[in-house]
Order: sequence, then structure tokens, then C-alpha cells
Amino acid sequence: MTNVATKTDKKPQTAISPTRAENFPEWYQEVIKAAELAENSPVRGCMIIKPYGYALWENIQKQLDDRIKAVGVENAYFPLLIPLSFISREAEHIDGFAKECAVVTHHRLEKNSEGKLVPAPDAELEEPFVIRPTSETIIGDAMARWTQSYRDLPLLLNQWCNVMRWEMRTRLFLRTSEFLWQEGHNAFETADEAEADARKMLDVYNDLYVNALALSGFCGEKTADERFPGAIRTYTIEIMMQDGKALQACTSHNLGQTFAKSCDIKFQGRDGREQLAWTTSWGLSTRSIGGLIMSHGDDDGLIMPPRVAPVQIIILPIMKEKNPALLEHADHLKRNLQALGIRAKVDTSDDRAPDKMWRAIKRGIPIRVEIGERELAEGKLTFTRRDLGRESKTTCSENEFLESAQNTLDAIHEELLNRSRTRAKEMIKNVTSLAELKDIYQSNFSGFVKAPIAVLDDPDYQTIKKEYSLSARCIPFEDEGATVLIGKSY
RNA sequence: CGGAGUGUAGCGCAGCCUGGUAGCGCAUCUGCUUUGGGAGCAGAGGGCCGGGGGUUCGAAUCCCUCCACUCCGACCA
Repeated sequence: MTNVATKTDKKPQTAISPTRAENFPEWYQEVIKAAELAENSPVRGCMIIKPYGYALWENIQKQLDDRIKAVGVENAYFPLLIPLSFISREAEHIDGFAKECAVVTHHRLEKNSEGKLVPAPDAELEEPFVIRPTSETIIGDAMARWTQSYRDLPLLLNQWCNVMRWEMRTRLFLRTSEFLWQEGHNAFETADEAEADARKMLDVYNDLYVNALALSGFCGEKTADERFPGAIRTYTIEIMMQDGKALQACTSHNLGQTFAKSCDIKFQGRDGREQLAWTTSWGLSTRSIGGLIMSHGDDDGLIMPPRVAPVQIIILPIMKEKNPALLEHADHLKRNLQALGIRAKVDTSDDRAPDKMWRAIKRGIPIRVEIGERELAEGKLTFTRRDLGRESKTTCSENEFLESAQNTLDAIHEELLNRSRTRAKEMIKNVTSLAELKDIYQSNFSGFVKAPIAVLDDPDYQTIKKEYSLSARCIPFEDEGATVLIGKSY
């Protein structure tokens, strides 16, 4: 293989403006726009996920769904609307979600005296429904009916659905009023089983993040004030974004008997006595896409991790005018790649070559293949890795490419994962006291601080936390409870 | 919900201070020339200037009032 990349003195232009360094939040929005992942909708706080973005979500779903099923969980579906009385059953739960619930109060519209469509006054529901912000209560209600004996346990359920939380401030993928997710709900006979399950599901998520999304995060436990309303323990993966902020990438909760109590999930045990079940819940949402963008993207836009990329290899025929032989050749290469299990596509548009290239770059397609008319004659092609950029431009024979394509995709995955790992390491500072922590954030540090767990009890902690808009991200497993990771977050 | 800002062509913006009836760039369409890192020339189409009310002979521009969105906080996946 020969490297044909040309070196130029002038600074290469970036596809995304502003750059990450200039304005990270705006860069983020621009990347989404440029990659055509999603856009804001006419509905406040709700996004339209465009075909390319939805294809990405479907791949994440597929990868996670397989893993969930592999540990014995079954998919089911529960209603979007939850009776208000269900939500009110759990006091802590209400405190957590009441402020952000959308409520359905009527079942019919009619025209008023001004000819405007309004909810019909005589069509008011006896009991309002809440659009699910999460489904613990309605699934718990079903579990109560499905669980009579210890032989009915464990009960392992998952649903893929949308939920709604009326957020004050929204951002595409990271925080939207409506979002897509999976929520798993498991019930067990013993406390130990539930605890082990909450940990196990976090491992499942971590496997997804590391091996499918090429993201390395910190697995750990949430502190008491960051816990899910109603949980006795919440586990999380916190991922370092390029601007040093944390993204809570998923959560897994040990709910103890909280919901068993309020939903009445009882069973007759091995000893013949009636007892309450122990439950867990665990979720991962479209927010993972936000994490992927903010971790892997660069100033030219998105970089798709190969294993969830909707298109893994894009083939660009480079031609002066429509060249049927070249198009046929490109299509043939595509079919050969597909036969290897690779998601390949030919850009058949009649756009100019540079436009095709930039579109592929902005969409983050892992490998871009260019075939020109000279190369067609020689049986060669040129490919470029998205993660390494134009310097990686390589010309080789088509056979060489076919043989190495899967390896190259794996290499891109490893490269992205390494970057994520390295960033997590480099952007953490260890401190021994709260005073030291304060000094660091005072000097405009962006990243996490790892502090002794005792700082949480320091009387000044709450003040400093507020002053620098910090929060305890998690108590990382790696230090077995001795430390806490603190940082800014999304 | 507090603070700041922005709503003008599909997108990005100027015009507003100092009222006179709509402009630029990109995109789109047509034609010709180009084509291995974002093409050039010529022409064309496209606007209830966020909504409502007021002042005025006349409002994108001034005043009042809603509404929406973005950013920074608080709340949160």
C-alpha cells in the first residue's frame, strides 16, 4: 500500500463552525445539523429524529437488545398513560417527578364560541392520566398481579418506549421533553439477588458502551442526593466529554422494597409466608447519542463508532460525467463488502466529488472509499479513515481492501475507544482536600476531580458545589468507596 | 422560573438608532464551462419583516402587548 496523502502548508478548513475550542455547545448543535441526525420540532422541547439519526438509534437498540436478552430479560409493552393515582402511590417518587409531568385531562375536543378547538368541558376525565415519565408504577402494578409464588420470580421485563419529562431547558439528544429509551424492571425473591442484578445490568451497559459505542466511562454508585427517587442505591456510568463535563450515560437502580411496598408486589415464599419482592430498574436513552457526538466528534463533525454506524463504508465514484462502468464497479464492491457483513453504500448522487466527500465526513462515516476512472482500470481504490483524516489516505488494490476492511473498522473502534480512555485519564485531577478542589476549579479547570469520600461531609462542600456548579458524579467502583468523582455535568 | 439575547426568502445575516414600501451571502432552478479536498460566469424563482394592538399621510424601523426559540443559571436521563 502506498500513502498518497499530500501535505499542504495552509491550515485545512474545518467543516464545522464554530470549532470545539471556540464554542462547544454551539459546535454540538452544528454537528447534529451537519450530520442530519435530528432537528428541533414545532413541539416545545421535542426533537425530530431524522432517518440517519434514527438508523443510529436502531443500531444502538439492536446491540443493547441482544445483550439484554442474553441475560434472560424479556421484552414487553406497557401503556403510555399512567393513572394519576399510580404515580401518587410512592411519596419519594412523586417528589422526584411531579414537577415535570404532562397530564392528560380530557378525551374530546370541540369548538368553542370563537370557533377555536378546545378540550370539551364535559369530556373531562374522572381520573387524569400522566404521560409516563418512567414506568415503575404501572409495571409494578402488573407485577403485583403476576407474582403469587416465589416460583414466579425472578420476573425480568424490559420495554422500549418513549417517555416524557417536562424539562425547563432542552438540548437535542441530551435533554428533550420526550425521549426514547429502554427501561428494564426486574423483581426478585431476595435483597441479594436484586443488588446483584442492579450491578449486572450496569455491566451490560458498560459492555455496550465499550464494545459498541467505543466509549469508556466511570462505573460507580451515586451519592445519596443524586439517587433516583425511591431507590436505595443507584449505579451509573459517567462519561467524560471533550469539554470536561460529565454525561450520565445510563443508570441502574436497586429499588429495594420501595416499589414492592407501594405497588403491592407480594408473593408466598419458600417458608409459606407472604413477603414483598425486591425490584430493580435500569435505563439507557437516546442521550447516549449525545454522548457519542460529544466524545467522538471533531471540528469536521461527527465520527461514528463503526459498530453502530448506519453506514460503515461509503463508496464515492469520482467521475467527470456519468460513467456506468464505474457505477457498476462501485456497486459490485458494495455487494462484496455487504457479503462480508459490512454496512456499505455507494454515493450515487451527481454531486461534485468534493461535496460527496464533505458530506461523508460530516456524517462521520468511518471509511470513505474513492474510486476514480484511472483506478477503475488498474483495479485499485483509495480509502480514508474518518478518525485519522486525510493523512490516512491510502491507495491499494481492491482485493487488499476487501481483505482488510473489517480489520480497519475494528482498528477505528480501538482508536476511538483509546481516545475516550486517554481523555478520561488526562482530564481528572486527584485532590486530597476540599480546599484543593476549590483552587482547581477557581483556575477554570475543566474536567473531573477525584477527592476522598469524606469531602462530601465537609460543611463547605454544598457551598463550593453551588459556586462552581459541580455535582458528585459517582463513587467509582475502582476505588471501592474511598473516593468520589466530582465535576460539571450535562 | 431568574438573567441575557434573537425572531426579516430553505439556511445564515444586514437594514431599525435617524419611519418613505425589501436587501446581501449560501442554497435552489436554467444555460455554458469545469470536476481526485467545499468550482466559475450569466440569468431566474422565492418574503403576511414572529402574532396582535397602537402612533403616523406612511411602520421591518417608534410605542404597548403577547408568543416562540437560543445561550447562561436553578430542576433533571
